Amino acid sequence: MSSLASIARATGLAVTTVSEILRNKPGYSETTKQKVMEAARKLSYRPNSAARQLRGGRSGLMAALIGQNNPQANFDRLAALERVAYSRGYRMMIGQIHNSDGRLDEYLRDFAARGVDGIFWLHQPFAPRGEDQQPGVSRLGNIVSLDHPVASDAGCVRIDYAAGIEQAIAYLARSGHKRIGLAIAAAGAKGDPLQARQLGYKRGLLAQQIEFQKDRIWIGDGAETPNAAHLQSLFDQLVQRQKCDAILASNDVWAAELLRVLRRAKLRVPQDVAVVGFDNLMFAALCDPALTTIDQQHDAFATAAVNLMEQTMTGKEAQHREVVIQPKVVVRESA
Amino acid sequence: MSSLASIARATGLAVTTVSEILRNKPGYSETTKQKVMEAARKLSYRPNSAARQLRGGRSGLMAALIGQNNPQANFDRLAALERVAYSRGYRMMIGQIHNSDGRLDEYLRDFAARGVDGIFWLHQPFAPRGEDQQPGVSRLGNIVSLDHPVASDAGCVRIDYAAGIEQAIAYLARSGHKRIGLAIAAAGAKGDPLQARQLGYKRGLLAQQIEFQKDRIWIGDGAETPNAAHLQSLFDQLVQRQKCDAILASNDVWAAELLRVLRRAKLRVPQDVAVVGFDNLMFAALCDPALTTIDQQHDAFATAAVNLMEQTMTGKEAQHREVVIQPKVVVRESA
DNA sequence: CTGAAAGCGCTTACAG
DNA sequence: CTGAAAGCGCTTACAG
Repeated sequence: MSSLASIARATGLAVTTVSEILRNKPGYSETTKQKVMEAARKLSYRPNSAARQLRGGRSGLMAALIGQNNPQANFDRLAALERVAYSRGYRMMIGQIHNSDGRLDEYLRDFAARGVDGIFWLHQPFAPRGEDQQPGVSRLGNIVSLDHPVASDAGCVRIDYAAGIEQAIAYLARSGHKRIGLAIAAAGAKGDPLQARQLGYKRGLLAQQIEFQKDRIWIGDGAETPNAAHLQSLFDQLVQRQKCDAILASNDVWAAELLRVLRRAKLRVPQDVAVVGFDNLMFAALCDPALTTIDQQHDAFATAAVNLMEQTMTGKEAQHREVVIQPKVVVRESA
Repeated sequence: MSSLASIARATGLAVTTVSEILRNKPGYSETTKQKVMEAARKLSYRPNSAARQLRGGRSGLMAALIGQNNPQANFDRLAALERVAYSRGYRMMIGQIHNSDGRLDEYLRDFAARGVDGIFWLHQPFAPRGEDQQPGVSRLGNIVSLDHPVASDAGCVRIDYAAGIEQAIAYLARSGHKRIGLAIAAAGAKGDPLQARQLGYKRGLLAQQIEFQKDRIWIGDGAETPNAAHLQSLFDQLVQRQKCDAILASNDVWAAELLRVLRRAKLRVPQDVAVVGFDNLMFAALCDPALTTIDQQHDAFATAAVNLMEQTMTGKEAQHREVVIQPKVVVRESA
């Protein structure tokens, strides 16, 4: 790898001159510029990012911290984020949370030591409760997080899960469904995606003037993926007893499992029971019937997150530190 | 962030002493060690990786270059790789190939400038044809690639796709299938995964003493994902005309689509036609019937790849620069 | 056992 | 317009 010094040597100029010309600092003669550019190309010069970092500059590296739950959706989001970050000149490091949350701190310090310019905190299960409980977080650099602000001065992009459910209910009501059920993997903690589902469910029914019935919400025991017992219980409650004609599932995985159960029970989807998923994973289109689901709009998320990160990095006004993304119903065959 | 100097100041020792103790160099008194360790902890010291890199040491950063095709399988593989790399103390950067192959070089140079210790080249569609056609590749650091060696001195982990198909045919034959079809998205270039499928198909039939019939291979036009016309053509050829009682699909996505087609045709799976996928993506278990498929063994791949990388980095004997991974049939309901 | 010093490649005052 | 020099934080001979 060539260095500034090698270009200086080749051109007979000083290192300073070369450095400033390569960073487009004005005030140099065309001839000098030409010479430098030429030499840089010939030596296929690339600034050494370690040296730049050491000097105190930007590394151009960002890190994304993702959880283990729902890996598919996480990676879809990560892919979108990387795409946008790349287009803005950043590279992305991955941090998968491998086991306990104890390593979160480990990750953050590691990222900091590596001089990343910013951290995208996409680890949902962990819901920081403000700076006090998260000592050091705000000191660990520029953070943009998903759903929950990590610190008061950190950016945050929220997905409006509730709005997604409301939209889906509006859609179901339009096609004549009145007995709409909700099935979620867990009750969810305050402000988390699963609780937002319930909120959206209530709001959605209200907006459609459908009476809310508590028993039309089935709540799992927290298992991320349903087993036979979960599915049986869900089916008994929502289909057998409540006679639901439509069910909003926790996510696409639950929805796909539900499709299987309904088929075994000789019920037609969507004629007897309509099913709506969440996440719009790749396989939603491959289900039979193809899954109608709620798309999280990862691209919009990614763009907002990177914008927010750049604002944070340049220390812009801390006014628009929160952006809300609206999910969108994707209609296929199951509802 | 604290530095060696700050620890030296705090303990009254020299920077050298602190540096060497923290890297476990022997020959220091217990008391001195204690003091240094204590101070390091108190100041929550982390070596600055930019400085280390600049000095010429390892960065502890690796990069993975992945393609755009079959993103699901790519990310599954990436996740496994990151897991293993993390457990060995490395962090992973992502490089998604965003559009043209023209950027490959760009990526490699960028990685090199960032001082990554190694590059995992997982971009399948690009099949390097030796060092001549890939000028500079071997000079760009330690590379371990998937399926195709990138340079003569670079490590390579091959997935034995053919063996996977052979295994599946053996399994199908055991359950009485004789009219086995193969459906692939494209003919494939020399040595690529799709050509390997055909090779494995022929070998598998031979091993089971089933006569090879050319018309039982359906070959698509290269489209990664099937559309209605592809599926119709596939169905006509393999099911209608050839009366296949089992079909090996290009991958799980094709298999899932095929399940839909078969159901519409009122054919039972696996009784009338058995279906075998490839990749064992997460949704394979969610298909109805659940997909029997061929698992690529990402964990074994990841372990082998990281081992190879470490060998390459330490310049060990260039003898075992190639490792072959055997895929494995995962039996569910569709076959 | 311990310490002073060079140098990795850059950027940025500062002096000419 | 151009150049000599300091310093980011580390590791590694080298001298004591």
